[in-house]
Amino acid sequence: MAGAIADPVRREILLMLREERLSAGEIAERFAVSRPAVSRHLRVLRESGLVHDELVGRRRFYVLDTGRFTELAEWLALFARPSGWEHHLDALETEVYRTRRERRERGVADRGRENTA
Amino acid sequence: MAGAIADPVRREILLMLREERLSAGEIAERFAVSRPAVSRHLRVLRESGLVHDELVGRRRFYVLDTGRFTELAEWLALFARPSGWEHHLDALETEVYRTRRERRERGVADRGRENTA
DNA sequence: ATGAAGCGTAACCTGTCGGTTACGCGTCCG
DNA sequence: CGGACGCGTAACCGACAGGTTACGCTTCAT
Repeated sequence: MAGAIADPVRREILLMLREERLSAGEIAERFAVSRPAVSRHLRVLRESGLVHDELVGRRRFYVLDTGRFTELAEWLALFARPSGWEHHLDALETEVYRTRRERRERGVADRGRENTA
Repeated sequence: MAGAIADPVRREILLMLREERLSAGEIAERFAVSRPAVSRHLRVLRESGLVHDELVGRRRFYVLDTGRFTELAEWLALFARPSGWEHHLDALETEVYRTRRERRERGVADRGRENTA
């Protein structure tokens, strides 16, 4: 996963997906590089679990998966000093889990196969 | 900096340096790879500001620089939800700055000699 | 049914990365 | 002194990452 975040294009994609889910094309047109290149970046993000995709008709939307960020936070916490922020990062973790649960509840309904574009 | 953290050997080195400062040799002997290889990993870490070196006689000690971790934390905070942990990461930042100030006071003595070929 | 739209994949090329060995330079010790 | 020690750098090399173009498969629209 660390490798996935190392690339500036992929980091930018992750930032874009904070706001809303975006289709592969919508993402690609915001970069100077070719669409296939972006497509592969998306694959890397997908395989590292940082995003997942939702197929809608002939379009493929990408959605941020906040869960994996927890690991980064945990690693970061290893560098905390005793008096420091480990505690806060615990709270962070809890928050992320909550997020995940909420998403699940909000609808497994639209997990694939939506209709009409 | 993101690239510096992408490599597993470098991440391991950073973990090792949490406890205490270590000389290049001490670090190298804990890895299977050759000493020059480790030496270059150390250079990458140095140039990305994650560690700095302290020359003592013919030995070169490496020390963790916690300051740069703040950036990672800040980036991570960009993915926080409104209700979430941004607040906690602010606290984290404060903590890191304190660490930096302490180190500065403890001694800037041998800040020298970095990148001269 | 047919053409266009939206995406992923394959094949290919190039630059960068991580590893290795050989070497050079400053430092400690007898 | 002179040799051993500690460490960085240079030169070289195989592996891989990321970019490009060409292409194929679905899905929508007419």
